[in-house]
Amino acid sequence: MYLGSNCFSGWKMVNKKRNVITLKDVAKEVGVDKSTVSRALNPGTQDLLTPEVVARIREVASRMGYRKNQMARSLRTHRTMTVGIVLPDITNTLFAPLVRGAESILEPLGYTSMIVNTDDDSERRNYLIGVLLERGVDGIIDAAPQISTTQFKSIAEHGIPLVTAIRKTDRTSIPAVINDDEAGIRLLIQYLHARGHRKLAHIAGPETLSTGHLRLNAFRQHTAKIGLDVPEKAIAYAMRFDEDEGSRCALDLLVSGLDFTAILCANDRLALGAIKALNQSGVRCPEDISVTGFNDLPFLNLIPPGLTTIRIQQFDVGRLSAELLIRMMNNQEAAIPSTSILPVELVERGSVSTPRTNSL
Amino acid sequence: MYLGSNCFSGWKMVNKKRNVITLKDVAKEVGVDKSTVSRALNPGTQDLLTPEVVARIREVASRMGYRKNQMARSLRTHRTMTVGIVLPDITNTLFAPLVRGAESILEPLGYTSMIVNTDDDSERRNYLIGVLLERGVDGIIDAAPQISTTQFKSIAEHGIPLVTAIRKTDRTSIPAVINDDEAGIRLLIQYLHARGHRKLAHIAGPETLSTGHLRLNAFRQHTAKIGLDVPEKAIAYAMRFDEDEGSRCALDLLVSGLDFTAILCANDRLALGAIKALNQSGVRCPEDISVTGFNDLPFLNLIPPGLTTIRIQQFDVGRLSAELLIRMMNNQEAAIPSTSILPVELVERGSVSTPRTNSL
DNA sequence: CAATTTTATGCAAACGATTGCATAACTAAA
DNA sequence: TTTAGTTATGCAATCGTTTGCATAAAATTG
Repeated sequence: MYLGSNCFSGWKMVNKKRNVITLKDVAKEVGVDKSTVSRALNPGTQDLLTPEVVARIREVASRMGYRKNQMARSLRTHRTMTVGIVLPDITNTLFAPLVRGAESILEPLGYTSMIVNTDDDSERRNYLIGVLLERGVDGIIDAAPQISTTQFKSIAEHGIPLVTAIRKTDRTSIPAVINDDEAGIRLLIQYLHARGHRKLAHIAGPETLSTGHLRLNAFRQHTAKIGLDVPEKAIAYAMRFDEDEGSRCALDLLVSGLDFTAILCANDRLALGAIKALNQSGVRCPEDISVTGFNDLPFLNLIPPGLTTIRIQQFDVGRLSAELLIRMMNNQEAAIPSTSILPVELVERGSVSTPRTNSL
Repeated sequence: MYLGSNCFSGWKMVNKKRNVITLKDVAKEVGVDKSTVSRALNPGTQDLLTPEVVARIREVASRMGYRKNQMARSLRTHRTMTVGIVLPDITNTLFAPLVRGAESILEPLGYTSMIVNTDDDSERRNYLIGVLLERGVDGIIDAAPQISTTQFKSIAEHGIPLVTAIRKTDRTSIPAVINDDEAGIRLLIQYLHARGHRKLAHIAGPETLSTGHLRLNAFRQHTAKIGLDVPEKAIAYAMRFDEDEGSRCALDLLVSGLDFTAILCANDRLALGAIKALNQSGVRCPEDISVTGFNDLPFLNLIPPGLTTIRIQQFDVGRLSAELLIRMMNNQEAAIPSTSILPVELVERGSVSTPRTNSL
């Protein structure tokens, strides 16, 4: 009751204190039609008009403090100049650079982005994509897709361009910009192998995510290629890409009774968790067991023993995703690669040494 | 030329493939007026209608895949259900939790946020605030204000509610939600004093930011209060809150010839940079010089020697800012505190020891 | 049962821009 | 100088909602 009446009075007040300048106001002031003002203020149409009229209109508009109403404009043009960015979680330092990379392209073109966090919950993801669609985003950069999902149907129905970033899906019709997961794993295996490691374990990421899936596949493939035997129980499956799961999996590997000299983790956070678990179990890294990560998170260089990992280019993933999205939004789809793979590089730090000679 | 024509055809295609369901479509299908459909779909007005009509309309609407057009709605209602969040930089791990905190309040109420990054550049800040205004945000959470700025004028002119977060301004009319900078510094000084430190240095943050300013003031005030003498050259002034400036300032302090046993840094990044510079100069932390930070960034616990610092509650700063903003947007301004200060706590780690007894 | 109130719905006018089309003014050509 | 062709501007419709007002139908009252 109270809230209701208060809301109402609030609305009235809001309504009353609207002293917003519109095209009509400027038009009246200058003495022309509002369509003329519109044309004068739009770079694409201003040369339909006499230069001096344009100048006068612009002068008056800026003097009056006119600001175009993007809502009204969008309603008419069916373009909001907005793109949605779907992330698992903005507090995960992995994703922030992607946002900046995307915005480095989008902002100069006049686009604004709406960022949503799914927490890798597919319910939330569906809901949030619905929100983005209602808000009429012109395109979506999705850094939180699962490998297979039905959610894309609703986006496709809306005819809205979509690219996935960092992760890809099983639909080749959806352009993806990803890091070279396969090459990263290969580099790590070669690196470990060159230092004498022959018994590798793997902490795999979630299989529902392309990163987890591709890295596991690459692990299997390249260990096989160089002739390493990897028993099935040398692979621990993390449910999430986080430290706790890394710890849990590392402990599982330790108690499995399996003999291994190195753990190749599907990402840095799993690796950090694994190292913590090893330490707590009295196993030293790298003296007893070597550990590698993937992603090269910020500050990793400061954390002992210094995780040897794969550096990816998140800013560029964002940038390229945005570039592709722009092209798609301009219907230049012919030139869109279905998958773009960005190169990775190995970062050598202290978490890998030559394997111990005797068993634990 | 090519681009132009391509854009045009793109527009036509976009126009052609719009098969978006509107209120009118649903109305026609059900056989009622579109205003009735509008009322049926809006929780606030649906009880004006016969329940069975509402049910039928909702059923048809969802069957047809109707989604409300937020642009059109905003145009009519003058509310976009959007808030702007102004940050220095989303890749700075300090700010992401604030965003999540704000969204924990905003999202359930149907608000979406637009995040912009100023990089602490006031030109960019002005521009980006203009962008937010054009997009018609209903309110702004500003985590990137300088202590004094003229930019707020344009926001005030638009009559748009604004709260600053983490940092405050010199205008008491603008509600601010901040951490207890003063208490944090006091805790650190007491902690250092209790461990025998009598000669403190300070690396101050930018004086244009309230965090830098308040922490420096608190440092001066509380050292004086417990009777410590702090010569002016024991204070180094960082231009930015980053590692490089921390290093530079630490070196300045070292070469100044001043005798001190601890450096109290205005934030963690300055502290990390300072420790790095100390190490590179052959000075050990904490054995030779103790160092403290402020903020308690994630992963700090894993970085040796373990920075003793002040834990702030960024998530809650975001949450509270959003709560206040909501109240302001509903014109319940009476109950808005002009400054809300959230408590902080000291986190004890390894970067502080008792002072060395002999000089360097 | 007539008179009155209430309830449920439709009608039409906004909101603030863009844009196809019409037209007035002007230029150039015959 | 008349005609045809530009060019610069105005007119009015439109985008998809919401909402004040009018009205028909239903419910209530005397």
